Amino acid sequence: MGTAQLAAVPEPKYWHLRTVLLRAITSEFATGEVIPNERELAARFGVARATLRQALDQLELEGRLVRRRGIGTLVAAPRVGVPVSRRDEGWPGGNREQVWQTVGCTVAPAGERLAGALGVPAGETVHSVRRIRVAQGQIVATEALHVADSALPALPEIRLSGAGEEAAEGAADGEEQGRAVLRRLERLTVDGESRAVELGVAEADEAALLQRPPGTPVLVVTTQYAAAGRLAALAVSTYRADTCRLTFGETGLVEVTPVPAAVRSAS
Amino acid sequence: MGTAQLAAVPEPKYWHLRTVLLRAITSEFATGEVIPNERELAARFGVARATLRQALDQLELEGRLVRRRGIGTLVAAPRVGVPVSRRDEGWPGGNREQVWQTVGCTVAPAGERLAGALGVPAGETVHSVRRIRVAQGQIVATEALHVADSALPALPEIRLSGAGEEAAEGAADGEEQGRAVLRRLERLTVDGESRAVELGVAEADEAALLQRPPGTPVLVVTTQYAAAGRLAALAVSTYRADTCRLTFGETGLVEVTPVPAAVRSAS
DNA sequence: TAGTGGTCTAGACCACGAA
DNA sequence: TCGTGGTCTAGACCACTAT
Repeated sequence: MGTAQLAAVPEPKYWHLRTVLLRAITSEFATGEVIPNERELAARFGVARATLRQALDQLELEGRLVRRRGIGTLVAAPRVGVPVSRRDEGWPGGNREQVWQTVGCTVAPAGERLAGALGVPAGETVHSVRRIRVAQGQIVATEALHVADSALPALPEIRLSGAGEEAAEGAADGEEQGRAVLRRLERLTVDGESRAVELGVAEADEAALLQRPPGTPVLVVTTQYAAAGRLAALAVSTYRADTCRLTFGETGLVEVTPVPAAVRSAS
Repeated sequence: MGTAQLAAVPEPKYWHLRTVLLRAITSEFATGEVIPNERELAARFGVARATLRQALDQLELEGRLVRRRGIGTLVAAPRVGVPVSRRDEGWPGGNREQVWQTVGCTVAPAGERLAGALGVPAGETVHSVRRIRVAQGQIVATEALHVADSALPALPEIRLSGAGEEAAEGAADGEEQGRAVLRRLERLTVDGESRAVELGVAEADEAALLQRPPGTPVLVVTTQYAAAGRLAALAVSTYRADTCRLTFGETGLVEVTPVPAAVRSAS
């Protein structure tokens, strides 16, 4: 019925919008700049706000936009390159620099899945150290490092479980406990590590640590550390997918420029 | 006005729905099974269809559900572990097994970004080999492998650019051309490789190769191959984020069970 | 208080796949 | 032809931030 459009548009509106907006924000806006609000953009393009938001959702997933409630929508900074490897992560060998900060530790009998993953019988005591990773002033990742108690070497002299005499400082109890686990862990020589990366979403607790709403897309890095011929520890790290670009350093590679992350569209 | 609810619900409806649905599909449905359609689920939970869809969107992003237009929504199979490394990928050293299949090749002067990433002056001739990766009968990734012509060693005797005498077979021309580039590439000894992983979305062409709609979330793996003291090649691989779990094999690690991918929630 | 993004609604029509 | 998910609309109200 009338309104003969320019042939068929095989492309959904929101996808076309995304392309137009992407071109606009890369050419006409600077990093950190606020783009027009959703209601105005929707009106300007003659679409419903929901459709406009669908386009913005895509760009946010791609890490090109950041939306802040009460503030507006900003052009995102390029993703931060985050080194992921034993050497860079800082275990073992000590938390070189301050890449990982221990924020807590729980000790509990292993559930079935966790026990299976650690290669210990279900119910065995497992230490779970909570850490956060800071890069360029931002929290970019949170991690749960699981170690079976039986895999943990004892410390030479110091008391292992001195239940707070000096807790008057107000320091979170789990923190020191976590650091103690890490100190014991450092006495192991790591034979190798195996790693996996996949896409996930942040649950409530992780989301809170990452200062993001629940459902935020994250890159889940699962690392298995082997020592003394057995699996010594299992680390599950969740990196903010919007701001992080995980880099894996390797064998003596002549120094190469980090890829600008935009080469994809340069076929 | 009336309808005094049970205190405040700090959680959005769609997020609560996601949790409920996740529990339901993991306990009451088998892999590949079709769950009730969106209109019925929305009615059952007393929400608008858009809200219900928001919950399904989350679960699809997590790889727990697969939606097929005209069919329904299915419970997804666990993610496939896909080895990502020089040894497993099959270059160099020959396309071991059939992990990567060459589907095309273009030769063109490098754009600015691509030239910069390859470390050659803009405008230099660059070969871009298109490949797809198949795992368990499914296309899981597509790749563009860029090599500067100047970095490519010549083959010993065979003609380099024989323009089709036997093209009568109907084979796509770019295919053989791509394989030729790979053969030449194999003559290089790789000194090292550097890798990065980040989240992206599939553009139109990639989406088509992956048999998915545009905007599909993908894991973008950027690999720099160094040979003879310089950057030899740049590979940009995009893996389906919904079905793939990238694994990085490493130094002689005692065989460990692959982590069941559900340990995250087992704190 | 005003303005922003976040959530939610109730409907409509379309594109695709199967029968 | 019918049922499915995919897209889109026009509106409403809420939560948060700045002033």
